[in-house]
Amino acid sequence: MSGRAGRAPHGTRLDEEGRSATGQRGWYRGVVPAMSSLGRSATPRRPGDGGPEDIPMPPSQSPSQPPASSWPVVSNRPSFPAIEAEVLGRWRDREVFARSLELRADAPVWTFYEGPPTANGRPGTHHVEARTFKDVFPRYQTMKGRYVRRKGGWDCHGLPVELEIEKELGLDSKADIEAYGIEEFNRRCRESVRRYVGDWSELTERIGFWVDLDDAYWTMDPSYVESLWWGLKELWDQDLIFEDFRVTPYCGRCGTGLSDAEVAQGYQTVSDPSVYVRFPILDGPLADEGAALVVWTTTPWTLPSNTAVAVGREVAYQLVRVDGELLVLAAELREKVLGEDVEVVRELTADDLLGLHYEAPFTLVEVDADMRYVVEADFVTTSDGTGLVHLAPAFGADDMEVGRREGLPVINPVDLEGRFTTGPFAGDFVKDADPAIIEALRTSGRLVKDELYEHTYPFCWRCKRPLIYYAKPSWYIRTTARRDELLANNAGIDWHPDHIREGRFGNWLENNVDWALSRDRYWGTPLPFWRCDDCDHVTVVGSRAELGELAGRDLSGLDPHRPYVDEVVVPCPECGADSHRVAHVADAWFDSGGMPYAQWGYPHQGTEEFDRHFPADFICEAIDQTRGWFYTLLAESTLLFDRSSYDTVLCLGHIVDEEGAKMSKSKGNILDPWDLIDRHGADALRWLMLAEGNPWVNRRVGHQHLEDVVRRFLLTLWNVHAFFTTYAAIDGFRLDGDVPPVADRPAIDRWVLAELADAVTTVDGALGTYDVSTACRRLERFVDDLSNWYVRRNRRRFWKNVADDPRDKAAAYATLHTCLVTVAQLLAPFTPFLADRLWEDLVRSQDPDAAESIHLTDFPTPDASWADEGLRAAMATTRRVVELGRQARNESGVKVRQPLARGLVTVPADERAGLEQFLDDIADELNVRTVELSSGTGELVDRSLRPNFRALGPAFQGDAPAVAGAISAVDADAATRIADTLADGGTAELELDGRTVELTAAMVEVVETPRTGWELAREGATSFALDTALTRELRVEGAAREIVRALNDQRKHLGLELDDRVEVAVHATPPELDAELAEGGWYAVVGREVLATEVHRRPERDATEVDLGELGTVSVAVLTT
RNA sequence: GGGCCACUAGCUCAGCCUGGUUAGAGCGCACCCCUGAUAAGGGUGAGGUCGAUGGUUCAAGUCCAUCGUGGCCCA
Repeated sequence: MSGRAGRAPHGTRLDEEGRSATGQRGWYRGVVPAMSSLGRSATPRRPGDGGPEDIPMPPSQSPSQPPASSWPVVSNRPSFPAIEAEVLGRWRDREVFARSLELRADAPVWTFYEGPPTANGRPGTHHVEARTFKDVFPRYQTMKGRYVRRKGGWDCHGLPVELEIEKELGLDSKADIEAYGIEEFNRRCRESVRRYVGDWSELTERIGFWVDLDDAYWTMDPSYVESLWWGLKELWDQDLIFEDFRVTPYCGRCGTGLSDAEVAQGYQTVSDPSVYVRFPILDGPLADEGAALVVWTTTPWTLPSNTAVAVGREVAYQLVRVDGELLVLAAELREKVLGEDVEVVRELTADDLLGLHYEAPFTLVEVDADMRYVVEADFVTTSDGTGLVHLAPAFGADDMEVGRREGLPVINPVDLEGRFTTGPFAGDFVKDADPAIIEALRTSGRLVKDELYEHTYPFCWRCKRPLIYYAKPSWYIRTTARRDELLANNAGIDWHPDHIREGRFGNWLENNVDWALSRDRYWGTPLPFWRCDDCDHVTVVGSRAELGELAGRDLSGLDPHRPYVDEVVVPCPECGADSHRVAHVADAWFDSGGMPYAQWGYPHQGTEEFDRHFPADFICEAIDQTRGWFYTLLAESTLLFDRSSYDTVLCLGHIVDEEGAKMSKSKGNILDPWDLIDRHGADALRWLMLAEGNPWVNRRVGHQHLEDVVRRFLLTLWNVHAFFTTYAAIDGFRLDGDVPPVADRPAIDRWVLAELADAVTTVDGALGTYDVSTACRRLERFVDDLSNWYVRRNRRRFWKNVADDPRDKAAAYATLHTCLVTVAQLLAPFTPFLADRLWEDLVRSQDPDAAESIHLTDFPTPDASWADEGLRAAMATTRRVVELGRQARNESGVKVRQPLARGLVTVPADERAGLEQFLDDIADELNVRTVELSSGTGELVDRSLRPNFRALGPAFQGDAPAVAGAISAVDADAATRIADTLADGGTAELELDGRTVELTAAMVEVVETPRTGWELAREGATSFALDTALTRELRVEGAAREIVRALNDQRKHLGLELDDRVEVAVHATPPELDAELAEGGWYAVVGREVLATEVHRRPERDATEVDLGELGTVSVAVLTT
């Protein structure tokens, strides 16, 4: 006896008194309702002869059952967070993750790379998004039989870490840091990285992201740093590293460059001087005419450093005369700059100007190089200025880029404090020198005009002083030298979404610039470049061992960070003088881009692991990584290994709040992932991330969305599970019992298994191509089919008496069990907690030897013999007909409880055969005694024709609309004639404007419409006609149902247990009604339905009156004696 | 200023690659059913000029072009 089953044991175990042996309740067992209040029989069983006045009900008499099985109690009000906690406990106890790996130890490797999160703050909801997607595919591949090692990682270096420590220590500048001491500063950085790791680990576990954090790589580990050194040395040996100026936002007072994020904090709207300056032309005809370029700038202080003027290829220029003077500028800007009193001498193109030299506005610094001529640049526009752009490579990133391309010199008369070092302005902060410079231009006759210009300009967020863009020496990786390889390797990457390959990422690669590698900072991978104090020779070191060899001492225990590495001095191999390390550290992106090799310490160690796990089959991050990790991974592996380090990449969109707004602290709309998970569960959050919208489109997350997911999907599935488990426990269903083979099961069982097979195929295929949306939608549909059609249609099979048809009952249980278990397996990668709980309840409760977790099983494969497209189509038609039937019932206003006599169905001819087998289901579902299927030849239907454009278009081209019109217009007789002709396989002829056109069967759809005058609902060629005529007999049967319902209501109100036996009193008036109920045997039916030992046909005090309309009234009472 | 993405019912999203003539789902709303999955479940209905314009085509939500709005990335 099942001690665990909370629900009633099977009714067949009721004893003589109708009470179960355990004293548990289950009143509805043991009766097969001739007419359950829900189940409408297609061919109504006529109850036996009407009994005498009082009808004694025989006790149930069924054979006893085999011992109950151990199906667990399943609450129908589950707490998903609680279930997840319990599953997490099992995973821990049974070491499921580790065993899922062991299980596949010898299997083919499938590699996932974890893009290391910066553990520099608490994880947010968007991290749950990324980690969910990172989890789904490894779980899936593991179930598909691959070995998926999942090495975690932490990104440790970088400016954000430094800034946090600066804030903590109240440091304000690089000078402060150096005064504080790099050693202690870096020690604190190292410590801070570990500060949030606990939070991350906890959330990672809670959301079920299986990644090995114990085995994680840390980018600050010496072995990791050493690998990067190796990489840098490789690049150096390939001549891919060079030093050059780099223009960055710079604060002269603080003496430091600023990151983009810092710069973004400090923009202000200000009015700056804007000047238009003459640059007299020195070459060619324009020089002979004495023309000058008109050049515009809002930073007059950069004019002394001018080395070129840029023009735009697309811009139209003009030579104009103003007050007798010849000037050149963009046609579009002429009036804006010079006013209307201007004579246009002639049009010029960029080609007329390119290469022309001009006279510099200032010559503070003389350089012996070809410069100060006109060049082309694609950033020149005509939205401001003159279309002639002043270039000073020392003070602008664009300028520097053009300068590098043209081989222009860098003229920099400004020191690190932002002051002029030479000339009349020496000692002035450059911005403060603007007025003097403008005055000088005016004096020299170069100034065309000056004005104030309002724009946004960046200021230092610390000291509020204006930033300048400033060129400093910097180290670069010459990625442009390998641009073609980068593009070729990118072409081979499987991008999701696809457009990123050519679009955002491809364009970015096309415009590739050399990678600015170095940072003038402290907490990062020190560049392993030692420069000779005397001869400037650079020695690049690939490991600590190598460094030790050069330095002549054992450095194997050296912390390869600043300041320790800075202290190592090596002799210059060229001249023997001392070499010191350059002060820079590497861009932290170089760290993460190097993880494919550095995570193993390659090549100093871990070469085997590297070979085994390179490249990655799959990586996944948010879209903002295109120019971050996706790029650095590709760049490093292309340069070092000549191929991409990942084959497939999934780019995720961002997470936004319920209103679609970006989450930000200032808006106060940040959603704490813990809050979401604690309330709705991790599975719900995961499913929302995976199933809602496209992964790469911004997704909205909020409590409301999560509630929807739980109710619509998780709870629906859970209810089916609870339904199955409850009845399986009651019936003691055993998986190893006598179950008919699938082929012998009822059509509806074979239908749901055909749907299941299709779902397996679809989900498997979708996951194989990284398409979670399709997979999720298919699963949602299947769960809905299962719950709202299979279970709905088959409830009676589960609660009817086992003895009646044990094999049918076993078929139903086995079918539903298969569906639930398979769905659980399909869901395992998506909602790993719920899936495992289902496995525990449905499989392990029956078979203690089964796998200890669903995650240790193989992904389902569809049973080919289950596929049955015909059956699926037939059921689809059936359900469409049922919908029409409901529509007809709704419109007729006849309650579903009132049985009706007939319905008539028409469907397209090719759907008839399939539908036939389900006519009883339709009748039952709609509570109609018989449903007939029109044969297509009966007199009850009208025919008409509908054009099928798909076939008409190609055949008739331009005439197709006319032919279609003619087809629609044929009358019923002609339609019948044509339909018959086409049905015989021939072609039919149709008159059209005096011509005759030939129609094939594919061109027309024959539509039948019942000609009955019944309540009709139709959709396309499918229709359902409902005979709403009520006979006296039907009304009496309806009355019986009303009585049952009224009595059951009373049972419920009285708080009776489900298996309490009662006596009831029913008094129907007028007497004719009473007689008819008796003659029809309906009192016996009522008695069985409400589990009455006796039905007294007499009035009773406190009875409930039920109005039966024109039939009369009936009063009913439950007698609890 | 450039690149990319999105725009379909009141809201959230499918459908678009591969064009076919009443455009789907969930939520919400209205009405209703069920009361043996029950502090659940289910049905029916209303609701859409598919962002705008132009083009290609016998046929456009779907293909092409231009524009608009919003978002992301970059300047």
